[in-house]
Amino acid sequence: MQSLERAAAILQVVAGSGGTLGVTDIAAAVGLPKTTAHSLLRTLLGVRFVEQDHQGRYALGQGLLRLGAGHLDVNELRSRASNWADALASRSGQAVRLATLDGDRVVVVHHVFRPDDSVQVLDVGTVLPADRTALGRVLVAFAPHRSVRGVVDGGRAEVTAVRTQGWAVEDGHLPGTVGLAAPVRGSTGLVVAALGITGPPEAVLDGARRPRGRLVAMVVESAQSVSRELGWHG
Amino acid sequence: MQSLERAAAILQVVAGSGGTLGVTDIAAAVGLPKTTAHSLLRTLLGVRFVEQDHQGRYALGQGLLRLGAGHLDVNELRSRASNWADALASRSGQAVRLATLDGDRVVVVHHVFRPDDSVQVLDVGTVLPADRTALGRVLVAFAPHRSVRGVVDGGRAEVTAVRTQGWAVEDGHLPGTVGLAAPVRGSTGLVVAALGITGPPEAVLDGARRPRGRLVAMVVESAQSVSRELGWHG
DNA sequence: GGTCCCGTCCGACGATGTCGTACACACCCG
DNA sequence: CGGGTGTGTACGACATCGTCGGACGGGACC
Repeated sequence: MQSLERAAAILQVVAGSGGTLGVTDIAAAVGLPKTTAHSLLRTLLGVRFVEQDHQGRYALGQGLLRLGAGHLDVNELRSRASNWADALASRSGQAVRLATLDGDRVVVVHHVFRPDDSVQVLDVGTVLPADRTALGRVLVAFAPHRSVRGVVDGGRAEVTAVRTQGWAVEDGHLPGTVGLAAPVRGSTGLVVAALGITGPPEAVLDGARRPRGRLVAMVVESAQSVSRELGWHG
Repeated sequence: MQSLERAAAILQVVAGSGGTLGVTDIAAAVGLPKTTAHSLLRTLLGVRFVEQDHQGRYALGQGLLRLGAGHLDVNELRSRASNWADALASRSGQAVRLATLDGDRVVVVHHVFRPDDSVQVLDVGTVLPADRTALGRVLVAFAPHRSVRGVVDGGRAEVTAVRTQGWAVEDGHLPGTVGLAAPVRGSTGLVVAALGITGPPEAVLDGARRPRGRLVAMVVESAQSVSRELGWHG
């Protein structure tokens, strides 16, 4: 549809200007007659995708910016999580990762190395299997739409268990590694990330091969602290 | 304009869902026939204001979210351009660079060395003069607002020439080097980058000191291929 | 296998989007 | 102060494009 494509082009021009633009400049930029651009802008004004200053110049409108507001800025997430992630690494002695759900992919957005001299590789940007990592299990269990939950092999029972206990354990995604993760919530209470640790089984599990309660509490509390940084009141 | 208002309503519904929605649900929510909603969604998909999962359900797209974010993701740009840039370097035998406009600065974001044994220096991050490089001339000629175009010494005539012929030539910014560049367009048709080659005059120019048609075609076609990767239908 | 519901495609048709012309206004210059 | 220039906006003719019913393929369910 030509008019939608033209409107999108206009929005991109206005966004790219970083400030305000007049009708004449917008028309020139998108290659349209001034009156055509003005018609499009009038409707964009009506739906508040653009706003107009007192001189008649246009900028992006709150109606458009508000559409994207529900999509948390990953940099802000990392920024608010990093101190708690560092502290969790120190207290637990294990590597700490923060991951988000991108579509149905689990993506590491922050990684703090285990605080020792071992050789480690930075994981940021890595995509993790959703069903075999603690981070993935948390994100999928709390995902808002069922199509994502469907990818977990363990099915409904596991989702319920993770949601009920409020954390997930990872059983051997990498040989010699066990993981724990808990949900990080945004201001609305929706889960926007997962925070977790990974380490050798003898560090993370007790004699009965259950996760150490002390570590579970640390992970859950750290995730809740990050959540409070993001505006969650729970 | 009815179609823009309808599209805005659809975007508000999709944003409000916080996840994904099907065509039927979106149509019901905005009170339109399914096929009407689908037509609108197809165009919104084309300009990446929505994205579609493998089950055909729609969510807000990066194209919309990025409007608020204020910039094209340079890493995505490089990622999509790099294969074509490599191919262009191989075919043309010259160094290839990709640059974007950052305010009124022309910044190299990707560089493929000339495929020979000569010593070369990686240019990524380098700021180029807008008026004396082919990359700069392209970006400025297609810039959305005239304040950027004002920086070009050659003025209105040069801008018109570059826009008309669809590529620019560089005349001696560096001694012994000539460059060609063409615009790279995003999904809405706006120019988001420039792709170009540089090489010695005898390689780039013919006997009459005009750019070799073969190389111009290669550069223009490669830039168009990158544009199509970015969602441009031109 | 049958049913239901989904997303998508096709094409007829008329409603709406396109855009040239004109105007009011603001600013600048001699 | 008057003339020139360029802006944003309004109006309306017209043909292009947006609308949407019908149909279809595919997947899920019984």
